[in-house]
Amino acid sequence: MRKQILHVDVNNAFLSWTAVEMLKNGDSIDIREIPAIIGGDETKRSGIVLAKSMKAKECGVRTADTIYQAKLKCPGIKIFPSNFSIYRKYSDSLFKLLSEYTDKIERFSIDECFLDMTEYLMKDTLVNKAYEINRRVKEELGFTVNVGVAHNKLLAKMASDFTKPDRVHTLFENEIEKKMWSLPISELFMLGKKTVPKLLNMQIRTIGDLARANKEMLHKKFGKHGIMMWEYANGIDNSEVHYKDEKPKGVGNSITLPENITELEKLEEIVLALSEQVSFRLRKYDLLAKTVNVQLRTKDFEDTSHQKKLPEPTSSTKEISKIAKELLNEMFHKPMAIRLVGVRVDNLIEKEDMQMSLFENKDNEKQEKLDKVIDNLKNKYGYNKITRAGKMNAGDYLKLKDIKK
DNA sequence: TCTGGGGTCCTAGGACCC
DNA sequence: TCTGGGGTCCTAGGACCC
Repeated sequence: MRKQILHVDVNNAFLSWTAVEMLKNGDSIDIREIPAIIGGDETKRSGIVLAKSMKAKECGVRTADTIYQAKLKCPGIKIFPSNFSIYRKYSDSLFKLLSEYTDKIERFSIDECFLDMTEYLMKDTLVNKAYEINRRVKEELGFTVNVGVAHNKLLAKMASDFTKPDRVHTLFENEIEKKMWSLPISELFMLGKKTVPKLLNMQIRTIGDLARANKEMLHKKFGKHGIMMWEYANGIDNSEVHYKDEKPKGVGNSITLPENITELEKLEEIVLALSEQVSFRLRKYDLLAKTVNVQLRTKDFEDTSHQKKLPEPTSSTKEISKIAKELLNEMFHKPMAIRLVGVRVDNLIEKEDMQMSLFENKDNEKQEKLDKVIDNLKNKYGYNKITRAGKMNAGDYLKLKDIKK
């Protein structure tokens, strides 16, 4: 049976949500109506545009521009800081509304959902449902969405990306040629800034050119990615809407430092603080990690990473920070000037699957109890209020950051 | 003037084993 | 003494997404 898929995409999500929140708090200006952006903090060297209003877009401001560029393009532009707890709140409210339509709903990102409506249409049509969702979100939640209507996820996502804001678009098989093939290849999902120039070199300029290109040739040149881009260009996508609550495959935190750091001792403290954050999040999911990874970015934007497989899966702060510190020592050498430090864990498994062997070791049991006590305090009094001795300095770097915990 | 943070997936090469 | 493939695991790095 043919799938009935909707893709719901919030228009200028971070900016719209900030606008709604400001209006709710009695602010008289709707920042969606003026040149405005949501941006990072230049003084913390994270000054890029995360979201923009239509008026800012008209000035040529693009997502991921530096704040400096945005100001040049649009003098007098208003800049507002990001606030992920607000975004989470509005994202949840959207998800709740959409859940009235189907259980088969996938949260693709903080501002995008896929809905599999195949078994939930009864007498109504998919397009009618799309318009209803579009209207209800606007009326009940105060922000606008684009809704893409199609028979698979890829086409629904491409459709929701057509003209914005506040629109419903269909992209059925018989519309692919008319609506999608004339678009430049850069518009195709999963074609980014490295692949596009290569295709242009091959005289492949539009999605239609790509659809008509030789599949085997693309396979030889781009591997699996080549097959995928050919299928996408032809509107082929058999993937399912992943509606079950899935746990993450990796957990990581990273930070761009307020200034470059050249001393190993300072980096060690930051790695420790990041390890603590990562393992805290890992334990919240009841997962254990088999791999620890440390990433460094130099002042010249050169990235390196080292990783290490653990003898036993763990979520212990002590274990993870120990390995992370070793990895840092492996990678760091003078005279490096470090701009960004990251710690992440991968190859995650369910804690309950390991319960037995975990408790054969008394030391593990002791560590787990200690972590639990600290986690409970952090949950009760706030993450930053509780610090382990010896990493107060590193904590200062992280404390101010509005990052996911 | 600079250039975020959190993810997923893929590839290539080396080590090691049969 | 020199020569194979195939398979698996691990690591570093890259591409892409929002």
